Amino acid sequence: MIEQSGRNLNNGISADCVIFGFDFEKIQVLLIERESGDSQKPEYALPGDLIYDDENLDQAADRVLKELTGLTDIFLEQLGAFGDPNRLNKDADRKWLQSVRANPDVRVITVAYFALVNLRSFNPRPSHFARNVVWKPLNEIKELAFDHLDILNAAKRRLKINLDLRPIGFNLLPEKFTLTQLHKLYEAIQGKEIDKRNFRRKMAKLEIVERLNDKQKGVPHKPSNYYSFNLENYNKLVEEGFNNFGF
Amino acid sequence: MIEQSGRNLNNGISADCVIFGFDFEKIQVLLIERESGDSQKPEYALPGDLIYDDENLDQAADRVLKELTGLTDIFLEQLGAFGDPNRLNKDADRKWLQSVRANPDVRVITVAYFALVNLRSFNPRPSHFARNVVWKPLNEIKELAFDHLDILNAAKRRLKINLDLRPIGFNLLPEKFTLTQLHKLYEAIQGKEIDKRNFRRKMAKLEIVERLNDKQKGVPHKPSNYYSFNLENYNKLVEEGFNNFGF
DNA sequence: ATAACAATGTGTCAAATTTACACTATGTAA
DNA sequence: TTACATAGTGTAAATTTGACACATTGTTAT
Repeated sequence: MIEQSGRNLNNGISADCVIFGFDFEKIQVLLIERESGDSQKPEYALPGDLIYDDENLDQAADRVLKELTGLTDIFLEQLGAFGDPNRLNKDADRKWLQSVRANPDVRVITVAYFALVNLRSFNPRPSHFARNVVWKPLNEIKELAFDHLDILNAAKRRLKINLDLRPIGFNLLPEKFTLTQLHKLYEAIQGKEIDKRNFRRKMAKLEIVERLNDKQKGVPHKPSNYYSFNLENYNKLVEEGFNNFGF
Repeated sequence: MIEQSGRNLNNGISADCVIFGFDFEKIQVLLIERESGDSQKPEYALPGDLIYDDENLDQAADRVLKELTGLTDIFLEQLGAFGDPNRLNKDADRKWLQSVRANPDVRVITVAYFALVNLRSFNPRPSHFARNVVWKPLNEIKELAFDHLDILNAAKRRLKINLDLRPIGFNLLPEKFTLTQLHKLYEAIQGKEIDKRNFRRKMAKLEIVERLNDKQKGVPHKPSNYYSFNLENYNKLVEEGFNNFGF
């Protein structure tokens, strides 16, 4: 155990965060570029770090995310625990651990969290051991530190499932949004096309979006109406029965 | 760290198992009755124990379940990590920990697993620090050690969701089963009645059960036909689109 | 052998939902 | 005023759901 700001770091448990961001085009993932001893090609990892012994897991995830990327007030959902004994065994990973951890060889279990946010409403800033923070398109991520690729894949699967269970999409839309934006979001997560009229019909029936008296301005085409999210009806829906958001 | 059979126990991480059993009537949960210093009323807990540093989390869960209850070959699915700093703070829990653990005061994170099994095909036998192993009706469980009630509730929620995503029920049915058994299983998990004809119609359409040339014998009424589970079609369904098992 | 019993197994119709599909509307910019 | 670009809208057929009641088949008791 090392002392730091009067708290005990737990050397055996870390929290990692998968933050999906959506820009109305494609889904991106928030990664940190870590300080590698020899600055070859950058090494990317999910934002994550050891937890303190006096914080619970949810708190730890919030804190770690904030410390590394500056992001706060993101609703993180737990994805699960990952912890193969050899998950830290890549060469570059070991070297890096030796540079930042007091006990680099201890076995570490990580508890992964994930969230889906509106890419535009967050401005990540690197700090702590993150040299840089970047949004990377989900489809272009082929390699990550540790077992982070496994974690990312688990998060992808969970994201898709969640979309069916509740209209998670709203986490990530601005206060007011257009139906086209919402539509594109669903398509991006499901990875398939959804008929525009059918999509709108369904959203109308669910009654979780409300038409505002407000339109887009300055677009070189018919302006889109803005909508907002009806939290009350949303909660009612989630209570009653999930299983109703499929296309 | 304490040495035991040449392996390092990880004092900060445990695995707990929620085993749901179904007897075609109601859902029960496998609990261990633990050795409490003074034998007052029995204290129940989920089967769980510390993990070793050289095993992965899934292996640990399998091993712990086996050591405490004798059950093997159960497909355990990870539920998530639980770890409030004060999850071990009940009086009785602390006393008990002091009697069985080398480092009773270390903060422990637990990784919870769950499964749904056919109650009849397993014969749990207590060993290790489990004085006894019992099946307890889910609805009658009001108190458990540590934060195990939280874990149990999370497992209940997950069970319901899983039923919609894939016909998990098959884990827990015998090789050959009757449609009435399957029907009762769905009702038990969903906690509501499902129309018999509608249920059968849906199962028929999904084509994941196959009618066998085999009937019940010796029952004092019309014998039920046996069915078996079509793994191939099942896998196809899970691949394509979930979201199709609702009633 | 016959009747009582107990659970199995089956069909239909109305309502709701899903799917497929193409054109008009509205603002900006040239 | 016209061209452009995206928003926004309806309908008909097919599928799925939900509600509902009675004949069937074996065993057991008389």
